[in-house]
Amino acid sequence: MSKKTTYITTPIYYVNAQPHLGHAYSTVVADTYSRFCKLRGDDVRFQTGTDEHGDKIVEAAAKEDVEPHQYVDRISAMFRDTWPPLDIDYDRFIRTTDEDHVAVVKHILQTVYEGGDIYFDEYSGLYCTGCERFLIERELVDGKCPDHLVEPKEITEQNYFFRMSRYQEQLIEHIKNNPQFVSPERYRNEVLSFLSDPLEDLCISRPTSRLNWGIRLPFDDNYVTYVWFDALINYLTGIGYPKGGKFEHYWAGAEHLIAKDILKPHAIYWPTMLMAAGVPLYQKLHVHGYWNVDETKMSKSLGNVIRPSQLVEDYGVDTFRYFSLREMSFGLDASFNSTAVIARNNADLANDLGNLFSRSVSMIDKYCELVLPKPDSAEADDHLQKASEEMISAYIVHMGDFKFHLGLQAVWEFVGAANRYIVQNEPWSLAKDETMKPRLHTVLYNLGESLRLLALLLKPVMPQTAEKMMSGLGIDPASKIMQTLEQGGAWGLSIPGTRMSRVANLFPRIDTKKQSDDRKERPKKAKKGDNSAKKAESQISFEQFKDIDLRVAKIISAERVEKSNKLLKLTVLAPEERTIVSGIAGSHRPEDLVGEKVIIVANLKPAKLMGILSEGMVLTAEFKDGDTNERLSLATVAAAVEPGTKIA
RNA sequence: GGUGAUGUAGCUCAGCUGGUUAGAGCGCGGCAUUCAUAAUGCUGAGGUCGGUGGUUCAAGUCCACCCAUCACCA
Repeated sequence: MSKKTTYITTPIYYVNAQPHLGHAYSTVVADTYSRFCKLRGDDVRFQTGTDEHGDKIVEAAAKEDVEPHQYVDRISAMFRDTWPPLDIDYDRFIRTTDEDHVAVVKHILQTVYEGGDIYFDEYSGLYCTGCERFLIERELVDGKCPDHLVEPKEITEQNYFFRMSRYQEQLIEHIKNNPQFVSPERYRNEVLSFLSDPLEDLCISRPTSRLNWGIRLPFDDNYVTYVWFDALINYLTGIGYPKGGKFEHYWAGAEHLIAKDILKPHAIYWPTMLMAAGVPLYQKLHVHGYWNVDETKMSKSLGNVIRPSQLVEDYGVDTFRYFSLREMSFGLDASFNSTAVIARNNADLANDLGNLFSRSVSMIDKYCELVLPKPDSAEADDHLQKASEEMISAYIVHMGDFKFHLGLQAVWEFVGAANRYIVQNEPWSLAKDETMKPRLHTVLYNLGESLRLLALLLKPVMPQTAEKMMSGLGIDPASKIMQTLEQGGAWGLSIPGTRMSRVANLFPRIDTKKQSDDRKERPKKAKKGDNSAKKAESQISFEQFKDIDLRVAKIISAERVEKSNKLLKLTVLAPEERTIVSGIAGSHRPEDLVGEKVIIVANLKPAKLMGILSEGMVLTAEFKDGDTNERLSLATVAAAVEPGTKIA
């Protein structure tokens, strides 16, 4: 009964943007780890959710002309709906607007306040009334706010501060004594290097006069708590802090997973908060890198946002999950593009694994009427069994260490061994010789057993594929040998005589035509005289067309760009908010544009025009007005069409 | 501007505390094979390890400077 507990969390995602690849990656990793831990026999709890307070939310809601609570309900639901198609099996989806969370935040604030680690202080800074926030010196352009072009006012504000500095030494000690506390190591070093400078105290409140959308401080009704102090506590709320039997049980095995952009809050604010609140620190913080999409960084404000639903549609869940875990060395950045996904799908999944499965089942069908044969006990094939054992031990170490790419590499080494085993033994030759039957049966049994072990180990990574494999092997997914590594992770547990069945190919190959098209598209270092690429220019393939993300965008504000007589700065919803600079000032007055629904190219590489970052382009048609005046007509759509609708 | 990281085969990357002919996967060429999703197996070609200078009997691996990219901080 002394099961190890594991409590794995994703960050709670801020609802000022829709779910994208980065969110999907974090969540898939956490889900895989959670399933892996179950396979390992742990008592696991897995939590994800949404972060819903703060001024950015108020702004976003105002732009859509809805109340903050309506806005967060909508976006939070989008996140919740994103996970089932990705086979994310969480135990709780927490929202910072949940009642129990609000209560826990207040409880912690009160505790820390009473402990003397929250103090009231005033500070002054440069405040821009337009932005409704303090600006830092370096944000100013010619002493003015770049957005509102006014000089910010020096004002004094009073706020509550968390005495983070008090715990600095204690935290440094902890990190030094617990090498696993932050990993991979590069991030641990980054934290330590940050801690080598004195920590400043953390401002944790906002006056309600400035921000009302938040949790009231229990000891001062004129303030709400701000950002991190609210958000981080979700990890406690979700398992029943402060009372409830589950809290201590799961908290003892707490591991957080984050992307590198929120390292500081999780590695510094959060542990010091826990110290101040008298709660033991979490066990581990796992930090991952970014996906670069087509050479640019994933960013919610840029046009290259990839929707998780699109990924499932394009490649299938399991291919996406496998790719995410296999392609990225955990902790480092990696590139995401369709060529790479397709390559992984075709090489690793279709050719290696899918084909191994297909050819093995097919031979058992052909030579043994689809019944798993009994191996000849005199025939041992040590090396295949040994390879499986090596796979399992490497898998356990690496998966447990968040080195998923290495774990999967170990699995595929075994897939290769099994494919080699077939070639070496040539079951089709054995089948021709009646005296070789025992040998044939041994070989086929060993293949069946190899596939069973593969299904077991792939359950955390590709749940659906594992199910399909079990179904083909005739194994009940609920059977003991498929639940944990302890029960099923040994060679020889498949039962001879098991009736198998033919199932569809695990992974159809994805047509590689697109890959070759891509190559033609970028003849980067094409030699002179090589004009093969030119010929294709006049026509484009459907795939090329598909790469262009055309969408409906609603213009919510428009203004002239200073010192330019052609450019307008547009703010549009598509459906996320973005800025587009467009050369239509000659034909359109800004005030006429607000409310218009236009067509934009949403995945155009962002470019700076007159110092403004333009994230897309508005489509227009050119025509002549009278004799010579060139005019532009906007490509618009019917008013009923929702912003963000794709055009194809 | 400061700090740190990265720069290795066409592509994506391994190479720990310096030590024989620098590795893997994909892609590409050749051969074998037919059980299989034209899949698999074997095999081959491809690298002055960002540049320059230095330490050393010996450097992709250490040091200095430079270039490029990136991250964090100001």
